[in-house]
Amino acid sequence: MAHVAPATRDRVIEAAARLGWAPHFAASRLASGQTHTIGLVAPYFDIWYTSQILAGVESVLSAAGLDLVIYSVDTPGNRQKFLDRVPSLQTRIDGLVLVDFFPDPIQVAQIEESKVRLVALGEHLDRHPSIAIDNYEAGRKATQHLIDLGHTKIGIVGTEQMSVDASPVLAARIDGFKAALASAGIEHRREYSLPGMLSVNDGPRSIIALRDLDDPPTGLFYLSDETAIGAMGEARRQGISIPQDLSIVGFDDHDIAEAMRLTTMCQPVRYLGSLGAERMLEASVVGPLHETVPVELVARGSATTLR
Amino acid sequence: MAHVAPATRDRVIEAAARLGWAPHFAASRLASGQTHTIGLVAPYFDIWYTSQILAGVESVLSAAGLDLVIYSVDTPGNRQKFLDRVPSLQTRIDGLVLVDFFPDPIQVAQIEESKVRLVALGEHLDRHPSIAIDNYEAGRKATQHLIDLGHTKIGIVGTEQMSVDASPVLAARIDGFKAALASAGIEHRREYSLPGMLSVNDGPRSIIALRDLDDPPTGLFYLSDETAIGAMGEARRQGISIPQDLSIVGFDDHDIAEAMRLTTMCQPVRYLGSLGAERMLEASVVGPLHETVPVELVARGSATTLR
DNA sequence: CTGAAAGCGCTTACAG
DNA sequence: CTGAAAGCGCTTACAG
Repeated sequence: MAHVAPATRDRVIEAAARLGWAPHFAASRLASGQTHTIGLVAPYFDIWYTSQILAGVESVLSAAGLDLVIYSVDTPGNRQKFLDRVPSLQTRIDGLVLVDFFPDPIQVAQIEESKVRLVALGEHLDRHPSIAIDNYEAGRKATQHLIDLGHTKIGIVGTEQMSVDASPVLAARIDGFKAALASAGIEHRREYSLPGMLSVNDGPRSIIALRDLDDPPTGLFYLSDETAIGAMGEARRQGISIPQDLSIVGFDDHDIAEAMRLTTMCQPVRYLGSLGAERMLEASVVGPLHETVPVELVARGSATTLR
Repeated sequence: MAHVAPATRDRVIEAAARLGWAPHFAASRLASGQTHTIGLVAPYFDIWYTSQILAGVESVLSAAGLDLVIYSVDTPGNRQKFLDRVPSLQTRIDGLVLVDFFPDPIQVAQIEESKVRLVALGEHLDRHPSIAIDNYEAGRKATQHLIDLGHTKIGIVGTEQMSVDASPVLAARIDGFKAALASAGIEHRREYSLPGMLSVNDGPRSIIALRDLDDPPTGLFYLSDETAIGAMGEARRQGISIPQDLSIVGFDDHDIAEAMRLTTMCQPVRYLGSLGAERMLEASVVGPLHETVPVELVARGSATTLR
């Protein structure tokens, strides 16, 4: 404590060292009411996006001496179950980082009844610090890139995921996609929403589905790089050349996108994580409550002008 | 508790529900001495290997109602610092999962003084449950695959990582590599240890380094798929065809390996994680203390017969 | 089977 | 500036 005489302090420190004393966490937490740990909820931990967020959050929190406990919550059903646990979580964590976790206003109120600090990553949230990209604009720009290259028959892959996690993030990207088409006077055809979720293993299905179309698209917008990369593998197997036969644009700028020459919408994922952790550490919000981090189209080789 | 009358139990449960009561974690932990949380230490959380381990561990622990707290410890220096914290950790976690964390016997003794349960993943550890692949054998087989294809000029990439994390895992793979060469009567040339660590971004360096060799290798064994994938991108940029000009074999069977047609040594990473978590849950070890999970060479298109 | 007491190891006023 | 007391909210014997 602040007002202890130096001599006394030294004696205490020396004795503690000699006895190998270490503070008992549970005891200090019970007495102080502080847990010194932050929770992080995310749908999956085995995908690239989450691993980058996690690394960003972890580096900032550990530097600040805080612990990180992780919760995996993958379906809307699990989401409600998790929220029901929040009252008991308030005695275990000081704050909660929401990663692609989309509570409705009632659910937010439920969390607010507990005293855990809240920071949302990936989507904006009322009354709490949140950091996200502009998914609408990102989806629009990615699609516009294909339009600028002369494509008019443009498909989209990854929309199936919507039915699983009801993600407003994906909804915004899809809206951006549609807006780009509309403003170019292109009609969005239903059959150009190709099957596929957001994993590598799901990529091939989008390419296989092309065979069933009489008038297949010449350009595809993938809502995730991992799906696009899986698709590139399948395209090669089928003898479909990218970008000669098919232009594709991904989303994320995955570590591997460059090696694959994948044109993609880059979002600064790790930075999202570290910034989120910093907002968590701030006692009160100084800047704007909602921050939008920039995205940028990285043109590599997978999308080219329509011949 | 077991011997409470049903009527009383119901009244208590009803009252708790009515009052919105939830147990206070710190209090119950202080009183019981149990933390109901497991720690996981790993060098990096932003690589594929760790993300798969984490997902495997998390799924088993959360099903068992345990919390997971993660610690990132990347250098040998940090490793000692982390170990020095272990005495204080014993009041915060019941067990510790070591991922690619290689304590020497003295350090193990240090952990054993605390009462945390220990499970090691990736390398075997005396006196504690541990699960690993046979890295020597895996390295040998991967190299033998290239030898069987007729290659005699065989290089290796990823050995630089050794100087950073002094990994016995990599050391064993490298020993297996050398053993395969030796038993085929092939001398290992120093200049065939090409620069590169274990990340995607480090892959290109191995390909660039080939230019400086008068008599370059025709086959390369990459100690990680991520490095191999980065290298494949660089090879394409340089007009080096894989496998026509250069055969490569990776290690891991990364999600993306199939899309890249990468021949690789598959290790069941996620299973390693879930099995490790199960061992952590067991009150005492029933089976053998050390388990070795199988690996398998997956031949895709990136390595072919020498012409 | 029930209820009340003691104790887990800290932190936080508080008296001196 | 120091020391002792009370209290955090549980769990664990223990008496009845």
